[in-house]
Amino acid sequence: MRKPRQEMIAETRGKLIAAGRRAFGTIGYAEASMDDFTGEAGLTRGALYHHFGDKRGLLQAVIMEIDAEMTERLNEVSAAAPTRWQGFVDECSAYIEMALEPEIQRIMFRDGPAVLGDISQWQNTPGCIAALSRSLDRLKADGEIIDIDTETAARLINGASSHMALWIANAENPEAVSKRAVAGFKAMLGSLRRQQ
Amino acid sequence: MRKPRQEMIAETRGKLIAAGRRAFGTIGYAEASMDDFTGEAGLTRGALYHHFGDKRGLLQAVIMEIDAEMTERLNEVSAAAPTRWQGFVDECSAYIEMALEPEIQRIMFRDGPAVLGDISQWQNTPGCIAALSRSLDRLKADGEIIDIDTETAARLINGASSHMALWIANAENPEAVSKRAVAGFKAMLGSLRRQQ
DNA sequence: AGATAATGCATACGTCCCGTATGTCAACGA
DNA sequence: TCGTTGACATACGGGACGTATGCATTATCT
Repeated sequence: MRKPRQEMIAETRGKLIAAGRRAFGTIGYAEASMDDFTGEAGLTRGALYHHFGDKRGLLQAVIMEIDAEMTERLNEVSAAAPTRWQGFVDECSAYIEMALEPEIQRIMFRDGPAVLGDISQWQNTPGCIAALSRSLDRLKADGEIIDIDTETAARLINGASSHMALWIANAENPEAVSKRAVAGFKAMLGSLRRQQ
Repeated sequence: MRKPRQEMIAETRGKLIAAGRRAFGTIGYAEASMDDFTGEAGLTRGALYHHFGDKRGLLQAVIMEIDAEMTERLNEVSAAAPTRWQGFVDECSAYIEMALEPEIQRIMFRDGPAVLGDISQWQNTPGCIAALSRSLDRLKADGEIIDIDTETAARLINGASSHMALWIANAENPEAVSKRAVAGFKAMLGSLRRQQ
């Protein structure tokens, strides 16, 4: 064995986070038995308590991991767009689409807030809201959008899009509802743009 | 005793709903022990299981009661306003304010969706969204707002306002955040209005 | 009206799951 | 090499939920 200590520890942490993430994202936080998913990872609850304190601690770690991934994806989307405004719209669309993914929906928008409280307060601001905020800041500097508090706008968009996603995901006819939701959402975004 | 059966049964149901509502609204759904709050109501879990099937069934009943109250309050607010537009804005403000109440926030916006899934699908549409929808329909008929799908708009507003409320409620400085939130929210509402 | 069925609700029991306290073994420092 | 630290497992106790069962009162039937 070459790199013994730190590597093994990181591997254990990683296994626990991965196992918890899978369980929380599928059957949900409340239904996920710690004995079960730690066992599937070849470990026991002892390891979990050692590394994360308790079940909520693991959920928090899972959420931070997912939040980082979402932030990364949002940055890529906005960077790939030809204009800043287009990048912003794409970013918002991507946000809705991500909220449609069962794992993200369940962990980030349902169980997370229910167990840990308001997402916004976990860190000094979660990455995915900060990403929206930055995009808005740039647009504002460019004079492309109306004079509005960007963090507030980012949170409005965050709230609106996550609800749109929930609506779509639980609808009997997701296709049709998605059309309505995205159209309405884009209309709302358009209203942010300075009438030129 | 004059009215024995039905009345006693309704009383029992009412006691259970009231006790559950108090427990869920304060310590939260997960932390509320059925033995505890049924005991406080002078009953046992037996009564709860008989009337509501399980803990989730009681939560659903509690939510329906609160939803009905919220709908009633929203209708009163919009009816009291001098103009329809003003009534709509008032209604939205009232919605945010209600979302700031700890009981509503906890049960309707946190535990409810987490335990029962998307609120929107519980009934054919919850009353408080339907109320917003109706107001928007009237405004649209009056030509006061832009051409937008009213249910979508109602849900956008619902999502945005509940997130605003969460943000405010969990902020270090609720007063200051409230100012920013309400200002941004009204800007969003204003953008719905037809530029005349 | 008396017997029987049904219902509202309580009690008893088993099970699962979480948190803590304790134990053990490997790795690191001296 | 030996003591110590830390990573992780095991053992234990408590609490909460769901179900099965029991009882008493009310409704129903003849």
